[in-house]
Parts: sequence; structure tokens; C-alpha cells
Amino acid sequence: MINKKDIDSATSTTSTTSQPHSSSLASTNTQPTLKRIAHESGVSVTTISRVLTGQASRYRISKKTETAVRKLAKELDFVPNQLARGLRLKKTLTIGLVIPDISNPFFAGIAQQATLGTRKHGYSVILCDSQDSTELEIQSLGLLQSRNVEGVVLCPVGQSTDHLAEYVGGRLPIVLVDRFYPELPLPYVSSDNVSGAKQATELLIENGHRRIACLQGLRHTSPNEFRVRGYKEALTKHHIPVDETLIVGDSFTEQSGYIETKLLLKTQPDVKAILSLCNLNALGAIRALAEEKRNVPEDISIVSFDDPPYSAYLATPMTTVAQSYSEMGEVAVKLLFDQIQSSRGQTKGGILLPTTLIKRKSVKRLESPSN
Amino acid sequence: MINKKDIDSATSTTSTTSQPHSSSLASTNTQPTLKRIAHESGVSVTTISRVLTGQASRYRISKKTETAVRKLAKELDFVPNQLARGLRLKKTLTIGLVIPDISNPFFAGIAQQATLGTRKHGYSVILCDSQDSTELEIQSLGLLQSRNVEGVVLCPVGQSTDHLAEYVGGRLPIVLVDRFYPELPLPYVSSDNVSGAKQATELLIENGHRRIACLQGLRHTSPNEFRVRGYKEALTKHHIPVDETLIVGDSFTEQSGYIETKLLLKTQPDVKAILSLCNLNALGAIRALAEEKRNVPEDISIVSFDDPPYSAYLATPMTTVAQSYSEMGEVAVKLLFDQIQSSRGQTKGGILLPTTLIKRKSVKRLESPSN
DNA sequence: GTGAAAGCGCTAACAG
DNA sequence: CTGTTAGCGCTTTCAC
Repeated sequence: MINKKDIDSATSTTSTTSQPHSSSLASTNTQPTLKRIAHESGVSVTTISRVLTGQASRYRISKKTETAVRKLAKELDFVPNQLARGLRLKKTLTIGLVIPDISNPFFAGIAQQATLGTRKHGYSVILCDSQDSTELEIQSLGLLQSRNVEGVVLCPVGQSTDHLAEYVGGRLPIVLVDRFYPELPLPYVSSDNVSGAKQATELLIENGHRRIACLQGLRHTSPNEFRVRGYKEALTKHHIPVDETLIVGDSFTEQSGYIETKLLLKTQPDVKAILSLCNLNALGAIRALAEEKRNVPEDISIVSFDDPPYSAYLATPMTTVAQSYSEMGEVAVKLLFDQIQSSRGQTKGGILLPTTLIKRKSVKRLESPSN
Repeated sequence: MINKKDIDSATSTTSTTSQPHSSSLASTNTQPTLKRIAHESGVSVTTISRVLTGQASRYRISKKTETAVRKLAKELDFVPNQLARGLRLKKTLTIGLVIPDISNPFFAGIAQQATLGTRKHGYSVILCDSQDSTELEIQSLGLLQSRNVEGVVLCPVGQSTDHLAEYVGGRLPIVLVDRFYPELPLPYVSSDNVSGAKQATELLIENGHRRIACLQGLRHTSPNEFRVRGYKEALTKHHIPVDETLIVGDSFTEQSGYIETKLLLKTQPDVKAILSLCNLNALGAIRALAEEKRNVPEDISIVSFDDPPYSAYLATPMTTVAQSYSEMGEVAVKLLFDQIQSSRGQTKGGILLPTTLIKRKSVKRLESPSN
């Protein structure tokens, strides 16, 4: 305010080099703006903007002006205000990332790759933890929109799809990770869960098992449904009847794995093998087994989904179906930026990444069928 | 453009209720703005803004107008543009979160609490993964500033402090988590590492151990230095000479743990106990031990820092020094918002959270001293 | 009770 | 080669 007039009537000529500016400006601790640089250098904000956005040559700005501006900008430690920039350009260089539970190593891995990949594109990510609640997921999506993100990577909670339908047209680019909805035409990346579960089950069958329990996670979510399908397909293929009472559990948690295994041990004493559909379920199963003094794999064999880093270090190194979550994160970012950059209609389908069966020591070869 | 004149000369009176607006407006798919609502309702943007920011009563806006505005806003699915808002208010309701490696469960836990806590304050978080690189950490801090975050929670990489000095005055509120710098007066939250390491070491000593190796992580970082100090203090207290050749390792990784343990086994055959300063180091140690056919705890005892969820499920359930990382995240957010909200000078000191020694089965009682 | 207008910091026509 | 001006969507004096 003090020197408003000075600013307005500033002559662009002969800005005597070390003219003492109003000291409050020189040492002020608020972020410098284009205006301030303009004032201190005697050039217009336009020119500063052009130089600092690398358009100096396009506008044939003199080398001298350019270097002067750059120098001053550096001196003042100028950082462009992305808010203003975003408002003007309608490009915020930001995407949203919605994760049900970042403390789950599976999602943490995805988040890491997504963050890293996003940064490569010069974008930032706003992180939302939906806490496995559809309510919070909806809220997060709204919040992200109000912050003008250009796209979002969403690991949906997974049971309701209504709130996602509106994104189908491509109003806001979105890509689903891990869980998706076959009937909802949004692009997605997931693992080939059918094939993974099938392979795991077949491994057990090939080792002579016929009574194989299936410790499932949250029902009606795509990973769970597909894994159960793979499990059933393997049984059927080998002419083993599917026994629905062997398919138990209802959430992707350690606790569910624990409880269901305890029950199983009581009610189905002939079960000699478990297919666990999630690493947390498996941890719970291990705890239950230990409590009941059953040894793995002598008394009971187990194969689990996911291959957390400690799998090899467990009391019995665990045979697992590994999903490449880092690749999932990477592909998700790729699909998202394809959409953002082309601004064309959404990619139609989804991508299913292959799983890898990692054999360790938790499966025992049965000489004679257990049943 | 088409109906610019209409907009400008819109009379606020008698907006015939269902007057057909230019259809492109009614069904456009771009986010509605105050202007649009104003246009469609025949009230000024000012009024809309006041209603929607809950200042209706303050400005004595008529009940009728208020409800009409609210209704329309809801119909149009209006979401205020936070960019514009932030620009105007100089409040972005956003904080930054810089993590060295989100795939590390320790940091993931902190990130989760920080995200959740932040949301409670109505704020969002921009996540940056510094990949354990000071370079990236500096870059992230700049990026966050350019996005006008109101504060940042930083888990510093930890070896250089120069780039942090500028935050001391409180230009941008910041709180350090896990690693900090005693000589740098920035608020921080960490664990009481000295005491934790000391307790763990004393547990070994009380069980008859005297030759205790220390598997350390990244040197010159505060957690490492303090843990080593705790280790030494315990030894000294019990009149056991500190042998520097027993303090080995140089990074918080599985690999470092593995290599150093292998070497240790060769060069220091009399070592019967290991204090591991990080969960990953411990995993590496376990692998080395298994390869060399040493049993835990029969041949060698081990106590580790951090208590990841699988600790109890390892071949030998691990005795650990647990840090409450969820509490760390929570306290960090609290300290940050204290600063943001008070806009007063920074909190001076830091907070050290107590650790908990969790006894499991990886420590053996030596009947006669091993030395 | 309500509006007009200025301005946050930036970019992009449109002049010269 | 450089500057003037308008405007992104919002809030807030100041005015009536």
C-alpha cells in the first residue's frame, strides 16, 4: 500500500541497479510473487511469467532481460503459486489417490508406485484413506473434485458401485485398482485372481489334497469372488466336489482368519489344507493353528494370497500367490495419464496382471488322499 | 459469451420460476460456479457465497433466499472450488506429508494416522515419497510450498540439516517425525530410543549375556545414534566393556542385517546375542542365521526394534522394542495444528514417546556367562 | 437484506 | 521485444 503509486508509475527505464528498495520488500518473509519481481526488476509481470515458464525464446525476449529476471527470481527464491496457476490454467497437476487402508502393505506398495509414477509426470498426489468405508470413499471423491484434481487412482472399498457410475462418461478420469466391477465400464488394474487361486488350489490337489478349505475375505468384492471362482474351477477340473461349508470367512483381516480357522478345526477335522485368500487371513490362521498345536505343513498345509516380505521368515516359510503390487501401481498411473493426456474417452477395459506362485514349505505331499 | 449481456443486466426481481435457461447451462458437465448459481437464481454471487459459507444469518439474508440458494446449489451439485478459495483466503486447508518410504510399515502407520488426523481438522494431505534421498526431500519441500500447504509433517531422511534451517523461524509450520536434530530447534516427535535400546540390552544382560552385538542402521541419524547410546549405557551400567567391533552395520535394510550377521558369525564366534536396531535388519539377521544353521534362541539370542504385525509369527516369536507409530502420527498432527492454528511461534522442544519391550521367545537365559 | 467491485497470483490474447 | 488488460472462482469491504 505504502508505495502503491510508485509501483503503478514505475518507469521501466534505468532501474539503477542497486537502488535500495523499500527494505520491507527485500526482506519480507511472504512468498515473492511475479508482481514483486516485476517491481524490483522494472519489467512487466508478463515478461517475468514468460521467462519463468520457459517461453523466453518464443517471445524473443532479450538475453539480457532473461538472465536478469532469472537471477532475481532465484535470489528472491521465487516459487510460482500453483493455486493461482491452477485456477488460471485449469490444470492443477494433481491427482487423487484413495486407499482403503494405507497401513496394509499391499496398498502401501500400490501407493508408493503410484506416488513415484505420478511425480515423474510432474504431478502431485492428494492422499485419502477411506478406512474401508464407502461413506468415506464418497466423501473423498467429492473432496478431490473440489480440489480440482485431474484424475484419481481409486482402490475402491468395493461393495457399492452407485457412487461410481457418474464417472463412467469420463467427466473426471479415474482408474480402479485391485477391486473393480465387471458391469461398470471403468478402466481398472487388478491381478488375474481366478488363475492365481486356481494355480494355488491345483498345487494342493497335486500334492494329494482333496479336502481343501477356503478362507475368504470380504464377499462381493471382485478379488474375493474371482479367487473363490478359481478355487472352485480347480476342484471341478479335478473332479472334486465343491463343498460350500468349506468356504468360510467374511473379511480381509487377521481376526477373521483366526476365528474361522478355529471353527474349522472343530467342525471339519478332516480338512488337511487351507487356501487363504489374503495375507492377513493367513496370519490369523497361523495363530489359530499354533494355539491348537497343529503343525504346518505336517498336520495341515496352507497356501496364501499375497507375498509380504516376511513370508519366507515365518515359522514355516509360506507358499504364496504373489501379486505384483508395484506393477499394479505403475500400470494404474499409466492408464490414468493416458486418459488425462489424451483427454479422449476412457479406456474401455481393464488390465489383469499375472500372479506368481511362490513355492516354499507350507504344503505337504500327502502319500494317500486324506479322505 | 452468448448471453453475457443477459447476465450482466439480469434483474434480480421476479425471476419467473421455471424460465427455460439456455439449455447448455442447465446440462453442462463442467463444475457449477457461484456465477452460474447466481445466474440461475437471479441472486448475486455475493449472496450465494454468504449463504454457502454459512454466513446467512450474519448478513440477515432472508429465509426464503437462503433456502432457494441452498436448494439450487444442491440440485446443481455445487462444490466450491478450493483453488479459488485458497487463493483468496490464503488458506488451502492442505498440509504436506513427506515420507522416506511409504512401503515400510513403520512409515505407513505414521502416514495413516497423520492422514486420518488431518482429515478430522478438515484438511487434506499431499503425499511425497522422498525415497530416502535428501535431494528428493528438498524438492518435495519446495513443491509443497508452491502448493501453499499450511504446514508439513516430515520424516526426514536424516543426514543433512542445512535445507531445514530455513524453517526454524516458523515461516512454514513443520514437525519432524522419527528423526530429528538436537541442534536444530524444530518441533519433533520420536520415540525414547535411548531408553528403549537400554531396556532391550538390559534384558539380554539379565539373561546372562555379555557379548552382545549391535546391528545398527543408518549412522548419524537420531534414532540410530540414540539407540546405540542406550546400548552402551546399559553395558556400562553393568560394567561390561563396550567393544566397538561389535557395533556393525550401516543402513536400515534387510540386506545390511544379512551381510553384517554373516560377517559377525565368522569374525566373532563368541557372540551369543544380537540387538538389532531395526525390524528390517532383524529380518536379514534371521536369514543369515538360518543359512548358517544357527537356532534362535538356542544358539543365539536376538532382540529387535519395531514390532511389525508378524513378529509373533516368526519361526521364533521375536522379542521386540515396540514404538507406537500410530501415536507418533497422531501427536505429529497435533503439534502441527497447534502451530497452524495459533500462528504463534513454533513449539520449542520435541516429544519423546515411550517404547514398550515385548517379550517373546527370542532370548535365551544363559546359565553361565558366555564369556 | 442485497449487490458492485476489487483483488488473491497467474497466464494469454491482443496490442504495439 | 515488451506491456496492457481481462479473467480463472472465490470472498469481502463498502455502499445502498
